[in-house]
Amino acid sequence: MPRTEQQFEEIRTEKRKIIMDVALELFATNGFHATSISQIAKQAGISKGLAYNYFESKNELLNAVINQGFIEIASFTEVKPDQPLCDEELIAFIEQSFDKVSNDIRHWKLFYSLMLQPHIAENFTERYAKAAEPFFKMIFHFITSKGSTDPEGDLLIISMMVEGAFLYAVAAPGIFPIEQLKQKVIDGIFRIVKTSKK
Amino acid sequence: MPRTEQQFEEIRTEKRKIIMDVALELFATNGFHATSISQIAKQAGISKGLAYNYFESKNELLNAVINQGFIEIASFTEVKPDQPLCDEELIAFIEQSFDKVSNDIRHWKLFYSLMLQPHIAENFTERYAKAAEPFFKMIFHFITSKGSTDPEGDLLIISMMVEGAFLYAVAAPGIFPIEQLKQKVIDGIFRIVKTSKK
Amino acid sequence: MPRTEQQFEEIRTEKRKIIMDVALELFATNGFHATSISQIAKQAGISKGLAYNYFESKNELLNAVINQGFIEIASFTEVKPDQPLCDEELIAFIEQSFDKVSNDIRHWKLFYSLMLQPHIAENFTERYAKAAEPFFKMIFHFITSKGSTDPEGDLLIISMMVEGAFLYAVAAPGIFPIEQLKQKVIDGIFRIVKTSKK
Amino acid sequence: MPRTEQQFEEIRTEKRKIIMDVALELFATNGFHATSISQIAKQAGISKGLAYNYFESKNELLNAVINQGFIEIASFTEVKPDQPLCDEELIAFIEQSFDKVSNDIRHWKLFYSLMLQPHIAENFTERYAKAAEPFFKMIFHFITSKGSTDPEGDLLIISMMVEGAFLYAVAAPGIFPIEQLKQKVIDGIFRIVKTSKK
DNA sequence: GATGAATGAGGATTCATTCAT
DNA sequence: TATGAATGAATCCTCATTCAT
Repeated sequence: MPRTEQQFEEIRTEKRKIIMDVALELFATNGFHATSISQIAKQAGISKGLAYNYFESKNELLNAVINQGFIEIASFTEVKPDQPLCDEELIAFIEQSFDKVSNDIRHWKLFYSLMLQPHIAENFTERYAKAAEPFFKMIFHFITSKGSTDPEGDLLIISMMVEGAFLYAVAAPGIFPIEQLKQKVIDGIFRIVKTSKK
Repeated sequence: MPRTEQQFEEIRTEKRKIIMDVALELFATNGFHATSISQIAKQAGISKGLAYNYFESKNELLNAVINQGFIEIASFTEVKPDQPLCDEELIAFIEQSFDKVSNDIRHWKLFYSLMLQPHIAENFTERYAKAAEPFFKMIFHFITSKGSTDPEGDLLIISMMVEGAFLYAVAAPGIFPIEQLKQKVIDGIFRIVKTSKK
Repeated sequence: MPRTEQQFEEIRTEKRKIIMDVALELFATNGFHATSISQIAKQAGISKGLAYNYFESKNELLNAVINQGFIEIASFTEVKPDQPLCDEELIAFIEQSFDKVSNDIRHWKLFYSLMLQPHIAENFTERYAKAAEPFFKMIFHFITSKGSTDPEGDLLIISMMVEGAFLYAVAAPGIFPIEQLKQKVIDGIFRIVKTSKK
Repeated sequence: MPRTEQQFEEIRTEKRKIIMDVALELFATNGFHATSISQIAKQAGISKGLAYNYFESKNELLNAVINQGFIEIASFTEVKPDQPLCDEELIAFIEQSFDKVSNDIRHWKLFYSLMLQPHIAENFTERYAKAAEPFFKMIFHFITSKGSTDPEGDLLIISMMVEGAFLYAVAAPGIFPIEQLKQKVIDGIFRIVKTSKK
C-alpha cells in the first residue's frame, strides 16, 4: 500500500525539522562557514543529496533556520503590547523572555553572530530589528506608564542591559547563571525607572 | 651587499602591520572562515606566498591580530586601578573607554565574534576575560567607594549595560551614535549607584 | 530510487582498484613525493576531488597501496613452512618467488624505495620484515634439513643473494633477465648448501 | 686589507663543501623531493640566496652531491685491476669496500634511491654502472684466476651477494653489523669460487 | 660574497552542488 | 524519496627561484 499524501507530507516535515535542528546546532557552535553540508547530512543521518532535496542551497538552509528562530522569538509578543503593564506583568514578561533565550540558546548564538557579520544572511539586521520591536515596545509602554521623563533614553539604557545580559547568557552560559542575569535585569529596570521620575 | 639588519627589520615591521591591518579588516567584516589568505594578500598588495613569509599560518595571523587587539585594550589600565575615583574621573574613564572602542571597532567586532565561536582561537575566552579585568575592577572600585550595598550585583548590572552598549557600538555603529551610548552608560551607572545606597 | 548497496559497492571497489593501480605505477616510477594527486587523478580519469572520496589523504592511499602489496607477498607462504623441503620443492619455491616479484615489479620497487626512506610510511620496516619472515623461514628449514653447520650464517648469505637479485630484477629489469637471476640464485643456494656440510 | 684571491677561493670551496654535506644528509634521509632548499640553507647556516650563488639549481646541487659520491667510490680502484689477486688481497679489497660503504652510508643510500628512481638525476644509471665497473672487474679477475668455469655466472652470483649486503648495510645499519656482512660476503665468495672448479 | 623579501606555480585538501540511478 | 559518486572551484600552504640591496 503506498503511503498517503499526508504521510509523505509528515515525513517531509519531520525530516526538514531534523535537518534544520542539526544545522542550527552546527551553525551556532562552529559558525556558518565552518559547517559543511556533509557534516550536517551525516549528523542528521541522511545523504548529502537528500539535504538538497529539502533545501535548495546551504544559504536557503540558513535562511530556514533563521526564520524558524524568528518564529520562536515572535512568541514574545503573546502579551498584548498596547496595554499598560503592572509591575508583576513586567516581571513575568522579562522572566519569560530570559527563559525563551535560555531554552533556545542556539538560535540566539546564531543571531548574535549574524548581527556581527550581517552579509551572511540577506536583510538580517532589518529582520532582527523588526522581530525585536515588540519586545522593546513593551518595555517602552512600561516605562512610559511609570512616568519616565525621558522614555527613549531610559529605553536605550534598559536595552543595553538586556542585550548585554542576553549576550552573557548566550556566550558564557556556564559563567553567569540565567537566574542571576534575569534578577539583575529586573532589578536594573526598576532602578532605572525609579530614578527617572522627577 | 645585503641590506642591513635594520633595513630588513623595518621592511618586516611595516609589512606585518599592513597585512595585519588588512586581515583585521576582513576578519572583522566577513569573519575568519569567510576570509581567505588570497583576499588578504590581494588587498594588502602582496603575493599569497609572501603572506606566509610573515605569518606561519592563517591561525597565526589571527593570533597576531588578536594580540594586537589585546595590547590596545590593555591601555585601558592607564588609570591606576587601586585608588578611589571621584565622579569626574569615572566619567572620563568611561568616555575614554568608549572612544577606545569606537576608534578600534574592528578589533571589538572580531572579539565579539570570537566570544561566540571561541574554538576558532585558542584560549580566547580566558585571554579576553583577563584583558577586561582591569576595566571591571575600576568600576568595582568606584561603586564600592560610593557605598554600594551589593557591589557584585551592581557591577553585573553595569557590566551588562556596558557590554550591551559596546555591542551596539560595534554591530550597529550607524544606528546608535557613540556619544549617545556613552552618555547613557554614564547616566545608567550613576543611577545604579544612586539606587544602591541604603 | 538510489542504486542498491551492491551497485555502490561494485563501483567503489572497481574505482578504488583503478586509483590504487595508477598510484602504484606512479609511486613506484617517480616516488611518493614526486607524485601528485592531480597526476594520479588525471591518469585514472577522474577528478582530483573524487580521489579524496576514495582515500582520505595521499598517505592513506599510499598505505592502501602498500597493504595491497603485502597481501600479494603474503601468498609466498602458500607452501607450508614447517615441513622439510626436497630439492625440487626448494627450486619451485624460489622460481615462484621470482615470478611473483617479476609480475609485481612495481610493488617491489616501491618497497625497496620505502626501505631506504622508511619515515614516508609508518611502521614500514617492521611490516616488511614480518611479511618477509615466512620466506626466510622456508630457506632456513631447507638449509637446516640439508645439514648446514651454520644455518644463521648461511641464511644471511642466501638472503643477501636473494635481496641483491630482487634489487636487480626491480631496478634494472631490462639488464638482468629474470630467468638468469632465478637460475643463479638457485645455483648459488645449492653451492652455499653444498659447502656447508662438514 | 681585502682578502686575497686565494682566500676567497678557500671560502668558496669550504662553503660548497658544507652545503653539499647538508644536502647529502637530507637527500639521503628524506629524499630529494622531500628536501627543500630552505631546509638545506637553514641547516647549513646560510641564506637561501647564497645557496643559489653556489649551485645554479636544486638539480645542480644534487648532481654535485652525486659526483662527489662517485669520486669517493672511484678510490675503490686504487688496487690495480689488471693483476691477479691472491686470497689475502681479495679479502683486503672486500674489507676496504665495506669500510668505504660504511663510512659513507649517506651517499650509498642516495645512490640506491636513485637506482630505483633514475629520472631524478640524468644518466644516473649509466654513471653508476661505470663507477662500479672497476669493482666488478677485480672480482672477475679474481674468480678467473681461481679457475672459475663460468666466470660471468659466478660474478653475477657474487654481485647479487655484494649488492644485497650493501643494501642491508645502508637500509638497516642497526640490524646487520657491517663486520658480519663483510665476513659473510668474503665467506660466500670463497664458497662460490670453490664450487666453481671442476 | 651575502641577505632575505618577493613571486607564482603547484600541491594537498575541502566543499557546495549536480546527477544518474 | 533517497543515495552517494562525481565535479571543479576554491582553500591553505610550500617551494624553487629571482632580485634589489
